[in-house]
Amino acid sequence: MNPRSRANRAATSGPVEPAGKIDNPAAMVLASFSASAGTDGSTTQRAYLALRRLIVVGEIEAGEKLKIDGLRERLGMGASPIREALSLLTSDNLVERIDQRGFRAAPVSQKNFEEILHLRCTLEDMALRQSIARMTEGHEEELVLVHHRMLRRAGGDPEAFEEAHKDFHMALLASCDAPILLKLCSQLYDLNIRYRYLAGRSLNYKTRNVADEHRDILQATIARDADLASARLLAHYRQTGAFLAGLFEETRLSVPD
Amino acid sequence: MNPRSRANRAATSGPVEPAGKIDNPAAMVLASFSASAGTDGSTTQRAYLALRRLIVVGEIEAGEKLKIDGLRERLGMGASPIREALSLLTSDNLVERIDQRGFRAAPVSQKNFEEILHLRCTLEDMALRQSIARMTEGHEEELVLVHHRMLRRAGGDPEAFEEAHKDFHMALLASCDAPILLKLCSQLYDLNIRYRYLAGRSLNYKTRNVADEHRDILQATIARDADLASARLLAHYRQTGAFLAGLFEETRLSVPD
DNA sequence: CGTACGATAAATATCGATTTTATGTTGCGC
DNA sequence: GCGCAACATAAAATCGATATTTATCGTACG
Repeated sequence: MNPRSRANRAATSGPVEPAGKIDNPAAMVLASFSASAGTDGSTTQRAYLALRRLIVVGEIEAGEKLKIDGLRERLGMGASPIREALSLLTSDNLVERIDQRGFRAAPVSQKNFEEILHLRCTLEDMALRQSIARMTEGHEEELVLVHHRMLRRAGGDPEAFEEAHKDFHMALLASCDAPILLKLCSQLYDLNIRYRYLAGRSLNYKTRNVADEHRDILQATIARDADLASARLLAHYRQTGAFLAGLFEETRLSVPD
Repeated sequence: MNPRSRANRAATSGPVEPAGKIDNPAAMVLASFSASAGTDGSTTQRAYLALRRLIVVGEIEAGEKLKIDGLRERLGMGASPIREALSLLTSDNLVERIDQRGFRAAPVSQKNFEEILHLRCTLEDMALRQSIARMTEGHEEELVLVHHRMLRRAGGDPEAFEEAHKDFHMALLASCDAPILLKLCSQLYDLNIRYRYLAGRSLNYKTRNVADEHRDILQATIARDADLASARLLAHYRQTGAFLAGLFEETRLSVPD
């Protein structure tokens, strides 16, 4: 038998459950980030998750050339799964394919960051309102749970916290019955968090009262106050956005596009 | 030397030009559909375009299992390019990957259709407004040109018309300086057009005065009247949407999701 | 001395074969 | 007669190797 039996779960753009098994697309998206560096799943999936992490966290720099042979050695697998993972990441806008010259990590720029922020505000506003409108008691309880987990991990391992942080934000949207929208939000979240890692977690944005903001968003959502919740959520994003935008001015993180 | 020298162009989610060569992301997206069944480009790109066409047009049915060996024979190439093309299409939401059981064409449903329509209205509204705000004389001329080409192809080969139709709608948005947004609009367009093919071009939706609607949208856009142009564009989509939604009721096109 | 051409070297893209995984069937036990 | 388990078949996932392409370096020519 196989040690990595059938504990596989779906990823953002990666493998998807067979039809009918999962009727709750939110669970699909939520599971994506949580299963970060697991040893389970197909080789392609491991490559996908590992590479995504490397790029999002910044261990692979923006614009860096992604040599297949190098990655083959680094991840200990054949070339095929890596090629496939890179294809997947291409569609997540984390990797660019250059016609017959391989792949490279997507470049970063202030313009790119601002587009992501803008799209995120628009789409998450839509998703949050739909989510609140359809929120069941079960989803509400799940949301509280995920929020609590995030609190517990504050101050601990930054990567574990970021994972919980994403879970929280996706859980806010999870009740909306719109798989494509959720997937887009998930992708945009990853694109955004990449910039936060880029700015350095050292400048821990917890100096601001982010925890309070999260609490307030959660409260408004549970109260089913869509206008208030959305306003708070967008303010939350835009504040972090303005903070990061300021860093661009100083440190010239920009890479030629 | 090589017969297919360097005439390659970028596709929606496919290969992308080397850095610096193209600073106009709109051209990138526009070129995507036009180079439909070309013989140029890498094998992977040909597989991507060919498969996308087969699914969008409906020659491959919704929910149909996509056996790699079968496609290998049908397209006359190895398994690797096909796998990679399927991965790309997965992220376009045209193909689903089933954990360790291969791929299948994405299922269709009324819910799915409505989500696409809703997302399209939101995103194209945003894109059109940005596009009008930034529209240059060059873009305006290109837009008129593309519109004219579409008119010429009305009544001719349906596929050629649909290609020109997409070019027109993308040209409306092309001036907005937002690559990710454009890419999303392009993808959603493909998802939508698939439903139109599904409903059958026979029920030619030209019984309605679609040509007039296009003319009016074009006119408002050139007049830089964003509110009017957007209102007309969305009405255009929603009318077609309502028309297709009606068909769902009758013909039960739905496939279990 | 600068530029353009050509040869060499590296890396990618593709193919064919092997291994692993799922599925349908048949036989055995209850 | 029904349910469960082992087997056979088929498909997909992965690997290793080959061929094509691109980039780099050196050289010769203007």
